Amino acid sequence: MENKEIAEILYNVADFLEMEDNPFRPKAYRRAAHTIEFLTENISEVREEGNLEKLPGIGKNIALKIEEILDTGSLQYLEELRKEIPVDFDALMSVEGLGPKKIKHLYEELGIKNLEDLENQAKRHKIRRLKGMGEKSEKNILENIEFAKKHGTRKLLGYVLPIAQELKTQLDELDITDDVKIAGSIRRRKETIGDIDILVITSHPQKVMDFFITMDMVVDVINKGPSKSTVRLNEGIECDLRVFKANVFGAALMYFTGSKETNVELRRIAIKNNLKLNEYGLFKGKNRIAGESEEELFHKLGMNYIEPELRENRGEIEAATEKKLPELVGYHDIKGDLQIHTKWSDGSHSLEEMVQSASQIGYEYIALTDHAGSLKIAGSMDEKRIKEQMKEINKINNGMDDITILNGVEVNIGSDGKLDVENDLLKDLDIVVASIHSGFRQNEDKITKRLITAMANENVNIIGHPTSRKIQERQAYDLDLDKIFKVSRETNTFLEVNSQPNRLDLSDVNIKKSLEHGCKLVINTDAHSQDQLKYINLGIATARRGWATKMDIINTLSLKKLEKLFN
DNA sequence: GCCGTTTTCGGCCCGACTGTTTTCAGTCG
Repeated sequence: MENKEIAEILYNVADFLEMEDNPFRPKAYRRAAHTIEFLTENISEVREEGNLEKLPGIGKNIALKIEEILDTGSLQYLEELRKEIPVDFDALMSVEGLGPKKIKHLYEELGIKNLEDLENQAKRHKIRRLKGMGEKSEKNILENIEFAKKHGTRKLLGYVLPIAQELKTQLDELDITDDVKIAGSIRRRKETIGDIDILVITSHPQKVMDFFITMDMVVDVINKGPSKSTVRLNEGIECDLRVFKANVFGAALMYFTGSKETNVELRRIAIKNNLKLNEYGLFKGKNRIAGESEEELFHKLGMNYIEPELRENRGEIEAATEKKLPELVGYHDIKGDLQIHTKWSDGSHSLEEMVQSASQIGYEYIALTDHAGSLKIAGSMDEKRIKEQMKEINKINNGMDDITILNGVEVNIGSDGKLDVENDLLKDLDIVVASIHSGFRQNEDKITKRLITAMANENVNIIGHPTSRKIQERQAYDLDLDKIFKVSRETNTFLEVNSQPNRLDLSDVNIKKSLEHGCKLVINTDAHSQDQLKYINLGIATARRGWATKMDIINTLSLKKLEKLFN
């Protein structure tokens, strides 16, 4: 059983416990779930070593529950909680303004279990009669159900980021704003985003709020106060804006960037040192001892600065305290993109156009890796076309002096691990990316063997999108990642961090795990058009979230060093 | 339910905003 599945069960327990009076029990379960979710070792191994209770937030009781889940695949305690209050908790929680207490109240008084029940009872005006509810609550529920149904899930970072940047631009243009920052999970570059958080420094808070809630992109105002407002945007996403004065900028940014878990941990550390941390600063008694910059706040808390991408309370606070944080790969460190498609297969721009865009970015080299092989996917090139494209690329290379084009292909890995292009041809290419595009349902053993067979082929340099997950669409296939990482090292085959917004594969957690195995990675866009080349920033962000340094990423190397690595 | 370099019991992050209230609980991040 995967760590993630066990964490999921404990999160579910926490959800149900939220409906009860003691607020600390759900917190305890949530903390334990978070620990397991981001553990890089397998939880069953930790258990075999008898170390469950050494993990943060896991004590005797929860350790027993984890053992039960590992042994039986389920948790009796959760089944009992579900029986007691049999509600579709996630669905009801997605309605703005409904929380655990109200959900419980609605179930006990009106038997509401799901969105359908909720809508029915609201329409029949049953809700306004409940204690603590009124006409307005009922009206809000009806409005918010609509939104929850339409835009229930989180959205891809690649989709939300440009929207947030547009908001920032418009707010930046105002005379009354001194600074505007995108904070929250976008600043941390999390792969999916729940809402947009914007922080404004101003000495005219009221005017900024008035402007904000009447912006063209705003379709609905959820709440509005003197320092904080929440709106809905026409793109189906919510946006929070908070205003602060310049002297608390660092504390505000730190608080508003999160993550929530990181904030809680930092505030706990503050308390331990007889200090108090909030969005207005770090306080000793009534005196503010830091607050203008994040750097000084971290410093006063006794630790090094933590990059936003790392702030998930996954060990970065301990590392920062011991001054052992890695120096993350930078957004300008990538010297070339090693998976790019053109019109020769399923791309929408010509070879020349893609080269021109890459050159404008300032890359030292790129690899053109159109689909190749017998497979009909994506207009794959056959042997004859591959040879023709080679000649074209040679011609272009001879006419360019600022950028070198590596001649590559992306080949498909068959269900038996074999590639559908002959080795005789592959060995003449500069670079071969091998990826799985079908047959995802094979069991763990088979898929793992399939990838290992491909990696053992000495012509293969890179495994493209190694787990083939698609965020919110398709789970990663079952894979023995420990084995894959080991073979990756042994065969000098590099695993890709694919930058497509819905892939980001390897994921942050798997990147961290691979680095602990000593793997080296490559960050590619898999671009199918000129504008997709900019997705490289999403890949870099994901690598940073996985604690990757420049040394861990092969396409930060000069061309000379890279070619040496491939031979 | 977890945890401890003041504690094995008594804490557990902190503040803004709303709606339904007459001082606050619930929600949100």
